[in-house]
Amino acid sequence: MGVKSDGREARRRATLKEVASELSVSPATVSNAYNRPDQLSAELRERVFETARRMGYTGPDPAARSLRRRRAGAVGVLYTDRLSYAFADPVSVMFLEGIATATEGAGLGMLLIPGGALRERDPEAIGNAVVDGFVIYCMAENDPLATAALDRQLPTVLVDQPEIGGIPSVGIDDEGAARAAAAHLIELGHRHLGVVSFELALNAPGGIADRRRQSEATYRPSRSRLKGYASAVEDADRSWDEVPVYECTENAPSQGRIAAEYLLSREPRPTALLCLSDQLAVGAYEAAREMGLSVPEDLSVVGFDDIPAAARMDPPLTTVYQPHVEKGVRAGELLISQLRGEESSVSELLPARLVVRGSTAPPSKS
Amino acid sequence: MGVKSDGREARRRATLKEVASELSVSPATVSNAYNRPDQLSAELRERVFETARRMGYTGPDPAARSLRRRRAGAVGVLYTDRLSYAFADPVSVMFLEGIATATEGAGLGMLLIPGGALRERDPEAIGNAVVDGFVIYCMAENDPLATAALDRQLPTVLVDQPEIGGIPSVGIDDEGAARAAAAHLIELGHRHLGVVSFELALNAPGGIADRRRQSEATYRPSRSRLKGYASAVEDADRSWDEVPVYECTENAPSQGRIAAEYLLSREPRPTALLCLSDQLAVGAYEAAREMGLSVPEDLSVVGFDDIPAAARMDPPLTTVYQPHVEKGVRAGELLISQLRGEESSVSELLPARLVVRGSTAPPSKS
DNA sequence: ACGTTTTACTTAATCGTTTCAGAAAGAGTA
DNA sequence: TACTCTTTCTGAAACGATTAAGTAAAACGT
Repeated sequence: MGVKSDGREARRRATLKEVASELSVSPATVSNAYNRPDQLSAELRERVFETARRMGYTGPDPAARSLRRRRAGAVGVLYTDRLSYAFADPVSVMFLEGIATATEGAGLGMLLIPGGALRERDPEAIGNAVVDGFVIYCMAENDPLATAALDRQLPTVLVDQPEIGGIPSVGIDDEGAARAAAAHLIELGHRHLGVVSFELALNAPGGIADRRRQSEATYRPSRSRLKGYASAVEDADRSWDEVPVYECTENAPSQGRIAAEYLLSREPRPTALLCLSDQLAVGAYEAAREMGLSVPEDLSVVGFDDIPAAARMDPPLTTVYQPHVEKGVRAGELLISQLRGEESSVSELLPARLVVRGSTAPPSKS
Repeated sequence: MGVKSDGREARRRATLKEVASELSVSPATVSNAYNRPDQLSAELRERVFETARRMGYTGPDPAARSLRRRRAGAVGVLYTDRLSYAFADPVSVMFLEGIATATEGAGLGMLLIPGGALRERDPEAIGNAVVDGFVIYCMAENDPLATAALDRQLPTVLVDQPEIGGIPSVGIDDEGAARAAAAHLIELGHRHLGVVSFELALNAPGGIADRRRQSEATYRPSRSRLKGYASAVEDADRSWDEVPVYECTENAPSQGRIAAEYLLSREPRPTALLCLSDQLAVGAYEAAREMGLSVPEDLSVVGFDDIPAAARMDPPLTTVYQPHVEKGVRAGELLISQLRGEESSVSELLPARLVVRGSTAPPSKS
């Protein structure tokens, strides 16, 4: 209360050593005042703090401390897209929430590392990150950022990615879940399907993705989900090649709408749309409404993710549930247990399941 | 491609100096290989990298680098609640999105610092944060975390808080906006209002908050909004003391519902509810439905924040718009300009305005 | 052939802590 | 008194880099 100096001095911040010499004690003692109160008398400790305050010493420098202690007290989180997109997508927000829950419990900070945009300087950002480990969330396998993080050789957890060299990972059975979704439509009697996909690889061109592009997809969830759809179709003795897959440039309702508009204006018109995310399904609803088609009478729509909004859509969206928050929690826990030196289980598959709601029905006989 | 060693060696990571001596060059040269390619021959640089790879050197240690360079390449973000809550609330997510946009553009990481839960160890987390500055988001003024951050004396930006000692801040005119909201209801003819408030101070007890507690509120937005409501009421020559203010323990729909149920079962029953956030308004809708009251015929509801979901509610929610994302962007920009050494403008008020939608109407004559 | 730039490195001084292994002095014990 | 503990503090070596200033040799211009 009532700081005397006006702070205008702008002189270099005092250091621990200076505080020590001001008090004519050893630096070790000052350090102990902050880190091990039991190592010095309460009286001296108080004097240390007071002198520190007077000299404008704000406590041990975190960088120096991290260097010396060899730990950072934070984990790095890598996200495919630009960070700002991550917050716009409910799915990644829930995932981050999960990580936060875990790291918070361990007193660790979460360092979100800028992705996307300027591909150039990115690896540098990774190299500069003062962290004890990484969570890599849904990066394309060959993403330079992911590579840079892996190169740091820190404890790491992969999410929604195939294991790489024994690095623990968490994910869901995308393929199985997608198969269930497609099988559900086929069972209802749909013969003309369409797929609204998000990016299959970096810099998606947008538009119909042929089989080759599908199998070359670098994003594992995309690839697996398409594979799941395909196998359900083929299990029903139908050809996957007849099912158009539209690749959006971005995972957002606006893109889903464009995709759906395109697919619905093809002949034969699909009676059902499989969307790789609920965000895209929202766009599909919009397109349907725009074209005067009603869901589910004229068009069935299936999403993926089961974001909270899905159940509140009109009609409620049939989709694939997956535990996003839990996924983050597990990723965090796996990383933390590695930090503790426990070599942990290598791979974890969380449950996912089809949730049938009001957006799917048998096709009308027209 | 084809790493030979199986990584099991677990021997101490090589250092820059070791790489240097392996190559019989000076450490400076190895450092330059990473930081200033133009300072050595391309050929030697290549050899440095190759040797580094062979020796398992993964590049300059970020902590050491931060220490020497005296910058961290990241900004710290402090949030009132537990981090995991931040992600559950659309308002803070949008705000974080804004910060991300700004920091990302500057190539800075965002370090989210664990708040809430274990009040004990928190200040330590702050002291350990390797960051160049802080954004303090809506902390109570006396929050120990905020204090700890301020104590670091780094460039800082305050959000939704009154300025403290010339520290730049960004916010909105909460009081004015709240006044407009209340005035709107009064103009419509409502005479019995109720207020659903979120926490006024740390560890909210829940329940009716008397005038004293209202004015002692440590969260500035809460205090200002209540003040705004009060002044509109008093401008209409009515007594603010007659308006019950229910303080929720948490800013979540479930709590808003409890509050609204309580308020609506009092006599005289309020014909309109002023909610300090849209999240709480969602709860108010639920309570109304539960009690067989329809909005806006039997009950008018006004929110605060204008989250995207507000416009999609049924009926669409009358609320106060404020630019959450923009707020984050400006906070980020203000911080970044401080980091650049530009002593920036001291305080910034972003626009907010009442958005009248379908949830407000004149009271029925009953 | 001589002075000047350039290129390619090196030297050595930090950056600000933490922590291990004592040491001096007082307290307790036999 | 001689001894072992405690308590309280000190010395000094890391931790792993960056960078300003300097040097020796090569390249250049005339």
